[in-house]
Amino acid sequence: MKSESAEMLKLTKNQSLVLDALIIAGQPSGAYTLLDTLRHHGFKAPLQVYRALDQLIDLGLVHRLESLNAFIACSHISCETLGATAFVICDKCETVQEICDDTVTGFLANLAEKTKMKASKSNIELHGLCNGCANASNNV
Amino acid sequence: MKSESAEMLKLTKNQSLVLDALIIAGQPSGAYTLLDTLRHHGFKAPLQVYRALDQLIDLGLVHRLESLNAFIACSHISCETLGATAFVICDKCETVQEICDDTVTGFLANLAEKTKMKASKSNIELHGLCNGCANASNNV
DNA sequence: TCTAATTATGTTATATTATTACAAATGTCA
DNA sequence: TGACATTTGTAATAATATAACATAATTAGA
Repeated sequence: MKSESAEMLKLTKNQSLVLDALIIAGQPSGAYTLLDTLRHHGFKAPLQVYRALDQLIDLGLVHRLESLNAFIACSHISCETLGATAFVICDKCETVQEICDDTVTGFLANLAEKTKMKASKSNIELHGLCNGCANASNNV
Repeated sequence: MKSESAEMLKLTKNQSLVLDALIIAGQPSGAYTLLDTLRHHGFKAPLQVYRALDQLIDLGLVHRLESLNAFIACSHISCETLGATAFVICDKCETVQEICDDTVTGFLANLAEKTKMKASKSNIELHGLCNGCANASNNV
């Protein structure tokens, strides 16, 4: 059976395995969780996961959520926008919304200009409760 | 009953030591770097640093830079703005600019509204080269 | 095709960052 | 004082990430 994610892209075997695992997870996953998930595919060492993740991140197919030490598959076809993405994370159900629009790029451009920075990478994360989880909490 | 106002704050010994070390460092410092710095004050275990940091962060006197696993003293008197702060980090000289203005709070408010989130915490970090370091690189 | 260079992978060990668990000391206030 | 909460000390360990080195697979060029 052919990997759905490696079909169009020249991903290596390990990269495809890691990306598929992340897509199936559908939520932020730690490197060691991925390692356990992939043990039955022959993965034995953290480096196999970390190397694949590094490459997938470079390709814009995976993002790292710094505040969670976790990784998530890009929800866009391929996020080539230089990391100008905002992640909105529900701390209860762990769903992540990936926002990548003009307000984000505009905000970052303004921030870079204001601070006279030549920006290379950004990391925007907003934590809280999503609509569903906030309502559920109110009903307790 | 203690007042929680910033002027009335009384830090414990370890909290003061960690905060002073961070202020003197003037740049992002890791927990274990702080531990080494404070060994001659009797610090022996990571927990002494982490506990003080947790409390200082709650008080808004210290911020955590997620993408660096490092900590920095708040550059404002006391940052009570619920963490609505953007950190602009030069990857060469390690200086950090701490931006905490209407564009940041507005952006986050807009992001929360757009994603129907009840926000609790944010983390904005922009990496790159500051003006000085970018110019220095050009002259090499 | 062959060979050299590059890239990807495997494996062990170790480094770095952070927390758990429990005990002792200190401060607060009736 | 005595009871209680807070702070601190300490050892052990968990969780995250990288270094160093070896081998296999792939690619590029003569």
